[in-house]
Amino acid sequence: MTAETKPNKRPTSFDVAKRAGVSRATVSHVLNGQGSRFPEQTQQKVLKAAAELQYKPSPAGRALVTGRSDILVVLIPNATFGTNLQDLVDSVSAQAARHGLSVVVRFAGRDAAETLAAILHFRPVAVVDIGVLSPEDRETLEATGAVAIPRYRQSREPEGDLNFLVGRAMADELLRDGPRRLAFAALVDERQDPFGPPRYAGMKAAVRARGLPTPERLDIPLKLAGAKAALEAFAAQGTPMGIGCYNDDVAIAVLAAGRALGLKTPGDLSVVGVDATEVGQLVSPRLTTVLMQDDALMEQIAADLAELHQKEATQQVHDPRPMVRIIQGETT
Amino acid sequence: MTAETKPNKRPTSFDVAKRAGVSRATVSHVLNGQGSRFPEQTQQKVLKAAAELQYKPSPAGRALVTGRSDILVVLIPNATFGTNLQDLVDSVSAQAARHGLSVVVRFAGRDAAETLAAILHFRPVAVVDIGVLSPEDRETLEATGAVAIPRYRQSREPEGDLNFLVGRAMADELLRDGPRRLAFAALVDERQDPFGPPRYAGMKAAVRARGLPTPERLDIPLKLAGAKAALEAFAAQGTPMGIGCYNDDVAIAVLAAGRALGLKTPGDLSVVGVDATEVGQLVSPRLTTVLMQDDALMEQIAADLAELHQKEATQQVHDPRPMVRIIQGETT
DNA sequence: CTGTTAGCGCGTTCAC
DNA sequence: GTGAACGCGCTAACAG
Repeated sequence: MTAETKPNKRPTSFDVAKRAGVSRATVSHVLNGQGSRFPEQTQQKVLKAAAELQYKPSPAGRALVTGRSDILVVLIPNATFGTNLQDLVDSVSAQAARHGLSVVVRFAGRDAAETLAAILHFRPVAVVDIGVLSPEDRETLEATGAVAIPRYRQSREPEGDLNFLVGRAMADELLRDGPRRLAFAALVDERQDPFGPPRYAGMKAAVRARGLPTPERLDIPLKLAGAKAALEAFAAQGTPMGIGCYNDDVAIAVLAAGRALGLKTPGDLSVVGVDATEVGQLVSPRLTTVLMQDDALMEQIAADLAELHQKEATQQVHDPRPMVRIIQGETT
Repeated sequence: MTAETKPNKRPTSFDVAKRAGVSRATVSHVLNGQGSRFPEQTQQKVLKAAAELQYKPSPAGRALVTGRSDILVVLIPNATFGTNLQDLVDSVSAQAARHGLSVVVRFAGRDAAETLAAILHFRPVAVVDIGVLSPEDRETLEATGAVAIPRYRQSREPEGDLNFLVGRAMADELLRDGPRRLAFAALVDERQDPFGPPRYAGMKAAVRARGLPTPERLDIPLKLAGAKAALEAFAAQGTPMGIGCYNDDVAIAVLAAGRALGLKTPGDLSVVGVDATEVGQLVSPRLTTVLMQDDALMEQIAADLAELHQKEATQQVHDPRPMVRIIQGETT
């Protein structure tokens, strides 16, 4: 045994220094690439020693001195965790790993303040936020030195908001074959949901632009009885009607309710979902749904992530207009 | 201004000490409840100062000295994140909060070693593991001082494993009205899945117990074309057949494939899903599905969580046999 | 009994 | 290339 003196204890920079025959300061400099034009000789010694010891710097020690952890928080709206967001998490995780960051997934709770507090507690390097945080929250966050990603939020005009476009696309599709009475079917879930309102707004805008009456908002639970009751009230006002749904699951609930009420689809009741989930394409009738191509968002996130370490202020990502696409099914 | 001398900087124990007119040691003692029979007087001063300053001890500083973070990791199999697991996460989060712990959700990656490394990096207090970690992984984990929860894993005989029972229940239900050719429809997903094998094993055991031929394993993708192809091969061997599915989504895919092949359900093709998802009960035909009542698991987790701080070795949770229940739908 | 001093744990960084 | 101090909280040892 040469230096394996301390059993079952993670090696510290001191151990590496000892083994390489240098000081801890040197170890730190070499390992951080930073400010180091040490002789090739020395660098190798340090690197070798670190590798042999499987040295991993202590996150706690580092956090203590930098005032910041190596954590990247991904904040997810609680209500919606489908394939889409899972892909986003995977993608972010891969990128973060390249920067040596740890990804922490956090579901937004009912209490926004509590959620924010929990995040701040991590002292994260950055927070990927898909619409959960309010502008004030973001400010609070950035005041602590954390970066809020994507940098430029659903800014400017509503047309820049992907979810607004989703709502508009739903309305357009539902009105394709002539005017109908429209409604937006929101998700009834105790947890908060940031996506519903802009989608509803998009529908309203599109409908108003055609001079039709404002669509109302329906709360559709994911249970047959409740969904049926909710739809029945709306159906009582006459057919044909069209319902833009919060997502494919809600759309499936609306269809089930429609069947139970004896409504014909798409004759009496046409329906559009959102997300193009696999299940939506497997049920009968196959859903017409809106596919969000949030390439712009993903690119922006990737760019912001990349910018995290190389301080060069990245130019704003080219803005390939957020796009939505209708997947034609059998429900419109 | 009295003591607001340092702007935008979190107060440290030093600040509290100064404000309370005591030493940092006293602050630490009082705030940790531990070993402190200081006069009521002093305690109040410290508490008051801490409250006024909104003092929150630095996780990094604490981690440095304790060698352990205040993080509780919840490890989730990547393939499956439905309402069930979400509830589990919520429940664990609530409990953890009571212990002053931060919950970190982690999706198991393709690479087990990498996943484990990522977890170890947090130096967590404990890891809630629903079946992702191998026994060796758990040992590695506990060697670092972390607690693997639930403490007692799907031990002993297979009958103790909830997922095994799920498989058996599926087989029983599918064979209720007489013998059929059975198969297990696994999830085709690049990510790993710890639940499939025990479910399949449960089916096989139940089928063998009746002297019927061993069910084969089908890989059913969540796309119509692929699912149809996979089912067609199996259907070629004759009807009636019964398929136990990995979950409700797969069951919906099987049903879609069956429709496309002109099979009658439940006549030619009967199907059972797992999870009793809302969507499964909204599609037509309504799914027969297996509801897992993992009360035992949840209780064990809760107990282990509670035990985390109060060192009293908790007695083993009473073992209310894991239970599964069939929800009768229209597919069997 | 009440409270303090001092030093540890780990990595970083300024100044020499 | 190094010594020394820092950041923050914990706790053993010790003094009033």
